[in-house]
Amino acid sequence: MKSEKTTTKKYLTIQDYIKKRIQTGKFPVGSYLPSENEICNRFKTTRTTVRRALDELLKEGFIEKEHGRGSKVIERGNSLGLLTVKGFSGSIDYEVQTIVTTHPKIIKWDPVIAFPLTNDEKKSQCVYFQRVRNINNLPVVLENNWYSLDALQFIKADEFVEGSFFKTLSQKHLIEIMGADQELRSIPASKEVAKKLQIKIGNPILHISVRFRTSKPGLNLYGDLYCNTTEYPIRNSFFL
Amino acid sequence: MKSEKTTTKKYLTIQDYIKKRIQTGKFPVGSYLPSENEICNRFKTTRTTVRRALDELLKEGFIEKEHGRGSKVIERGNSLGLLTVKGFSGSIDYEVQTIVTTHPKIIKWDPVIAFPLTNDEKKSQCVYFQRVRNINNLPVVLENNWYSLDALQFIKADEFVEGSFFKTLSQKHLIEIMGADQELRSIPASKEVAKKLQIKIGNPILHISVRFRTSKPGLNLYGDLYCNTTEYPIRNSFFL
DNA sequence: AAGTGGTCTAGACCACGCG
DNA sequence: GCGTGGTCTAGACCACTTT
Repeated sequence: MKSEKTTTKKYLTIQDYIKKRIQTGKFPVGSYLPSENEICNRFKTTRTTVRRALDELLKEGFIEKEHGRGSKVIERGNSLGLLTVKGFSGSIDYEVQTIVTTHPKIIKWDPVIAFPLTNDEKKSQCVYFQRVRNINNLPVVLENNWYSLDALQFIKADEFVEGSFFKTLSQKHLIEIMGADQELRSIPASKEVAKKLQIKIGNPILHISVRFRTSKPGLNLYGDLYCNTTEYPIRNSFFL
Repeated sequence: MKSEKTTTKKYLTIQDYIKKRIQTGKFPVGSYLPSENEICNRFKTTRTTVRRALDELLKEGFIEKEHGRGSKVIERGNSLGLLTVKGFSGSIDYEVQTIVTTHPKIIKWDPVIAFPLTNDEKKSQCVYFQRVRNINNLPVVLENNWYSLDALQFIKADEFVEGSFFKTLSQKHLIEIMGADQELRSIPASKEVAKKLQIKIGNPILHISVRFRTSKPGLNLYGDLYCNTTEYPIRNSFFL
């Protein structure tokens, strides 16, 4: 026999299937997945394989397991460095208000980006938007964002799911953050930053340059953050 | 029958056994572990269980797997946030020289520590030491360190394995870092910090407060870092 | 008692690296 | 060709939660 053979791994098929159902809300947050045995039947396989798929989803933060009860779909908010996949609000304990100060628009790539662009990115147009994060009505973070228009369609700010760019990517475009590279510097506030954060020029500011790697080939998200940490330090935990 | 029963999980037994052999150098860095089948025989178990144990060691960064060849013991240098388990040098690309400016000594707990101490820690004496990290003979990081004497014996600076405190913990005391909590602030350099980092008072400095959680119950390592990021920014990558 | 996830057994076949 | 790790099957028994 010929057969379409082994190239597709069964646990990946199951994993991707469930992940997609979660991302599209067919397995809503808070609900329980079908039991491992049910999944076995549906995919005509064994628990070892199903559990392998679920283990991946567990690691990626899509579900949590409750012994004797089931596997529950959870809000995906892994803390993964300084920022979380949920975006900035996840890394701070307070209520955060987000103001889009420059709506998404197409510009030339900004040379301020701290990471080398790929050739495809250089050739593409660039989508840029700027936001300010307020805590207790005080501006705390000024944030610039860039991505390649060729790799991801233009998304307007009012299309953001719950105001979050990352949630939009995950739920509307099935794109996940795979990781990031960051550079941190302590710098004096420039005139523009000082104005937008309502502080004095020269005050110490935490400057973070980020490149998020995504599950979509060719798509990186670039960020440039200016954080006033005098009142609200950046917190971060990690495990293992 | 009674039997000492299930409380000890087999994969944990295997995992701990191998981990200890690695930490004590009986499975040296660069060498290959016995094959999965050999381990099966030694522990009278099946590959599923052995693979589970190895998967853990893989995740924890003790080994890497080479398909068709074996499982290789590697230098444990996971990037885990801003600092690595190898210590500060791992997070910077340059040659780092470490100078112990205050040798380990017993003091009162310093109220500057940004995290609440446990009751056991408060009751215990505190071991403190200070180091400066130089890059190209320029001081870049000033680092204060504290830990509870009750939780870990006094260790002199000249007993540090390859000058590294973390390597000492892992190799001599079989203690691993399980995770950390950090707080980051951008602050103006104080007089003391400015002097030790050879910069002007008031220059922006990245201040990092860290609490490392360890595999030894009750033992936390507290750190207080002042980084001059003008020349050398802090870099950091993460995955998944 | 029934159903769920957690651990484990005893195999099988495949893909990779090397001699 | 042989040994290695990678995937998978078809069960078993246990611990936990719920009815």
